[in-house]
Amino acid sequence: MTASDFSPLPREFFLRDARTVARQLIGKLLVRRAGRHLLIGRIVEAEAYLGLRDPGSHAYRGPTERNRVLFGPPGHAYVYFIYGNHYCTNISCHAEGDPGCVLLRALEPVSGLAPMAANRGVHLGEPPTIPQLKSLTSGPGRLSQALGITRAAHNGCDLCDTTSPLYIAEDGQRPPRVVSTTRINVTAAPDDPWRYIAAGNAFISGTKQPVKRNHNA
DNA sequence: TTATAGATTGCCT
DNA sequence: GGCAATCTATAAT
Repeated sequence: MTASDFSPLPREFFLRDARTVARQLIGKLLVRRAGRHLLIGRIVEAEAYLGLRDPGSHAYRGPTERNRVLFGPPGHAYVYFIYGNHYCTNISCHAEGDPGCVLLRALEPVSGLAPMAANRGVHLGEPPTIPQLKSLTSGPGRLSQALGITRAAHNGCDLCDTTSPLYIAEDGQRPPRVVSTTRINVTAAPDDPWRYIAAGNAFISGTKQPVKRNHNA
């Protein structure tokens, strides 16, 4: 598999309501070009943040130095540092000036497993076990580390540029059934069912607290 | 200027 | 299950 096997999704894909984008992203591929390595994961969990009308969004109180990418055009990476330890990877949605986004929360590893394991400091057996693979990319901080995504290198990165080191692509695979639940650890708006997961997928991030499922939202 | 909470994870008991 | 790590934003002094 090479970088030329995939091309980035067009900007119009991200120029929609963040909830629609989040749902449509389930089953798509997150592609990271890093030197001679090509790291690819299938998106199995994502959350939508609606910006100025969403108390759970970083953009709710208006633009800051941290969130300014969200106020720019769609299809750009918003990478932030959280809890003093981890990066989280988001994609800007909505038109310029309307700061919606989608947080990528879990991937199913597809390609480049060895460099992902090296980035995570994880030892993979031969063959790797499911728990080992899950520890690579199941969780927003983990997937960002596995793919080598940092704020310094990737915040503001245009995911629709054909030369981008980071982009979203699709292969021929049929999209999975998608289920929605409430978002994880979003205490400011705990009831909005804007977390989307591939039903039954083994790589969904662990949830300590019970979440409210909502198949209709 | 100082305090506290946060879109998390890993290690401890 | 508890909690430390320790950057960023915002609320409280």
